[in-house]
Amino acid sequence: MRPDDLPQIRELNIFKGISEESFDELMRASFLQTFPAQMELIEEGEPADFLHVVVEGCVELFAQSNGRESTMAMVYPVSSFILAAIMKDAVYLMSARTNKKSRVLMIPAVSVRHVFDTDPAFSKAMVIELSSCYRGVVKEHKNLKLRTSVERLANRILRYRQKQQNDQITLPYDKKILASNLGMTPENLSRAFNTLKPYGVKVEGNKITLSDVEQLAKFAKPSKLIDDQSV
Amino acid sequence: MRPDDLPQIRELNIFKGISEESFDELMRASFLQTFPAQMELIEEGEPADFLHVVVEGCVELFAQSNGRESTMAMVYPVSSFILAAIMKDAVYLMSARTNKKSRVLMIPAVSVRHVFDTDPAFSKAMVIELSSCYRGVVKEHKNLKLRTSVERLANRILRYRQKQQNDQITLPYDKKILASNLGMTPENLSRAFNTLKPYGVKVEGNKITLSDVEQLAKFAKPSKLIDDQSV
DNA sequence: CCTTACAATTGATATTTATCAAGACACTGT
DNA sequence: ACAGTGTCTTGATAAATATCAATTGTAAGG
Repeated sequence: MRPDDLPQIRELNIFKGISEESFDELMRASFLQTFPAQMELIEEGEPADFLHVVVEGCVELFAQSNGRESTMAMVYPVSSFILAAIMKDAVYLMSARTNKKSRVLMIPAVSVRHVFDTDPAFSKAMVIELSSCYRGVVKEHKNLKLRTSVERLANRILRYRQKQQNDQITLPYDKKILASNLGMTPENLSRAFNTLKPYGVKVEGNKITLSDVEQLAKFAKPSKLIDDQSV
Repeated sequence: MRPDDLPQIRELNIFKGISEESFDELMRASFLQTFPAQMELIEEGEPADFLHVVVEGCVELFAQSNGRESTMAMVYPVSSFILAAIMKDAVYLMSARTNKKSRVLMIPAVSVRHVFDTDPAFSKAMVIELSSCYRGVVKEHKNLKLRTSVERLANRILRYRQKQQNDQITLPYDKKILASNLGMTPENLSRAFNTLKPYGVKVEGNKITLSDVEQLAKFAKPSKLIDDQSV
């Protein structure tokens, strides 16, 4: 850990309000490391040794079984991942790889658990973080069980529009990953985009242009309890 | 709350190790209530007022969107549900109804949050419970994204076999709910059972008889990281 | 006891989604 | 610049899953 990284780290939400001693203990054995794209950080089934926090870049969480692979989530700064495995001292349920060059803070599991037990501010922050993650997965699960693939895509486009505050949208990662994340094949994602053409969705590479948001929303029928990240 | 219920409640895992004051505070405004089957306890979108704990019976968590409905999980004693909403002071993401006559402990959200802030043993218990729930949903999500419907059914049957320690299995609830929980229609569940007939799966009403567990397991390819509830 | 309602199954069909194959395109590293 | 690699798209086809309709069986309520 380079000393000049510390002030930036200290500002992270998960460390807000915790004592200097706690922060020191957490940082003592931690690493803040920069990884190139496509670097596997975690493999599912391994014991959870470190709590990972994406500080910069983007990390893909994925799972494998029976020769199949699926993107479970994309993690952006500043969020931790696989906190539950740390708290339960269990194995990772998902694998993680960088999607682009990323800076990742790695805090030893034992430190996390110890400070959790001794610093109420930290345990509070951890529980909020964990709750957010939990609700995120529940929403994803509802998304998958209650919608068709085209509906999922339409709602995802609306989410990007919301986030980027623009009717001209840039897809944040490859369509292949987007497809997997949305629970479909790349071929089907292509066709889903075509299906949305009548609703004013124009695709050019990784740029999406929306010309009739109202119609698109009417089709997508977004729900706060699935799509709203702040709820 | 009837006084003679208290000792039983006190033994629950989520109260293990917490102080008498904390326990008293939690119980003071709590209810332990018996509900008939098919009673709606929670509606998604409502503010999270109470932490619910299933003490006896069985509760179905389900979600609705766009005219569709899907069973998200079945909750058995002794587990809480929708803890994350309580901790975040947010709205429920799922609805809940009793599946059979059930006893449910209802603890006011404000008490939960207050005791969480003041009693480390309780915050520890809450975080373990929350982590378990989180990992449960992740496994469900993997199940849905990485397997076909017949594979999901096969693995579910193996799980019941494990739990009931018997090759003669009793389905714990209606096939309609099972189908929805597994992410398929009732019609398809019927057909999926037929597909499994060559693997020694015989169905008679809500009784399943397995005559070739080895072949079934070979087909199902169960994975610890999806099917093992203790991992 | 009858009636009603609904779960469950089955068949026929439609829709959705995946797979396979091929070609266009873009990016990377030498 | 160019070969090589992998993404993306499109078409043809196959597989998985849903829908619709009809029937049986079963359990609850009057």
